Amino acid sequence: MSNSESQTLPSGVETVVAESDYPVTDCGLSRAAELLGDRWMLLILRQLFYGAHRFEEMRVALKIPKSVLSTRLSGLIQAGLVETRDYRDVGSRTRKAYYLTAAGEGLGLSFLALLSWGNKYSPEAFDPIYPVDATTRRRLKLMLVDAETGDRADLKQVKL
Amino acid sequence: MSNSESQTLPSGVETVVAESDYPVTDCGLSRAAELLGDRWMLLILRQLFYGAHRFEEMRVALKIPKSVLSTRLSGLIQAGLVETRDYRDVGSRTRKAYYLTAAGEGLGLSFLALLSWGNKYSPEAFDPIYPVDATTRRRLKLMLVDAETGDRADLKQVKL
DNA sequence: GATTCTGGGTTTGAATTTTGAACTCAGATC
DNA sequence: GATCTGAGTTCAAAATTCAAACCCAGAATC
Repeated sequence: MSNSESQTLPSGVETVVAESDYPVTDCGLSRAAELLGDRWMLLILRQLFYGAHRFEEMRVALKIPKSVLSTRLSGLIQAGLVETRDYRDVGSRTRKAYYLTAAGEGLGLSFLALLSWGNKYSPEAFDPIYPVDATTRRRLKLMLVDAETGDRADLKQVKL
Repeated sequence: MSNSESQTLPSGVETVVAESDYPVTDCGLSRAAELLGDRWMLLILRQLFYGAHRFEEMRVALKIPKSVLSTRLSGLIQAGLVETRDYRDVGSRTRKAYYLTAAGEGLGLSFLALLSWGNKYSPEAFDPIYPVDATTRRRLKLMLVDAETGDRADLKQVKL
């Protein structure tokens, strides 16, 4: 036993530890973990979703050290979630602003899911904020459905 | 200026920095950021979702230092996402296993969202894994809908 | 009943990251 | 030419993470 790895199975083992009971390499989540697994990334992306696009604006809102904001933004650009666009205020030179790319926008659903989770389960909550449709003003929510028929599905029934 | 805090407003300020252009306190996401904003949390939760419940099992799968796994699990318990249950293997004493609470399970949707994002946008992807219904085997996906009518809604139309 | 084995930790010092403050840079304005 | 500002970079001090060593309790083995 010892190393629990590559022993060509002694064939007399009890309590086999079921090495492959769950998928080890699960794509999406690992990637997300890599990217978002950082104290600031989610917060920075939130700012971008909310329409804060300038360095200083984000720095002040988040009280994040400049050096960290700078490296994180570079990381997001590197990762393809963010791109820069030039802007120019009257009486100022051109500067860079940060915008979400399609891949960045793609995280929107995940953000809504997290937000709704927070609404529901944070113990002594901040007042919940519900997403609504910008034109109809009707409350929106996330639902798990059959990819083709659109029939509602149950989270407990999910298999990967 | 100086401290940017509690100055009882000198009342002659220009360039008000639009404190409230976007919601500053946005409940769910901040809470999620606090919890998941860590290199390991997402990964640990993933293990729990996948049915790894024992300390050693997770430690090996994630190659995480024991000390870190230990503190993170305590954190998750503290936060109410995880609870322990005793188990007992034949020939071993009783030990603790870790299980998701309802609040922990509640993150399931967010995880699916992140997974599906990773599937879609990770550049040279790992092979995507799609969630299916355990009994029907049909592909599932996440959809944004009107909370009451269930009509499909558009992510770009979301307002908070 | 002493010894060993194992899962689930805690402790510890070294390596790494994060932080905040100071410094830089470049164009606009005065 | 001096000054201001947004957007960075640099650097030492503080906080975190890491890996390896150590601890602990009950089962099994001798």
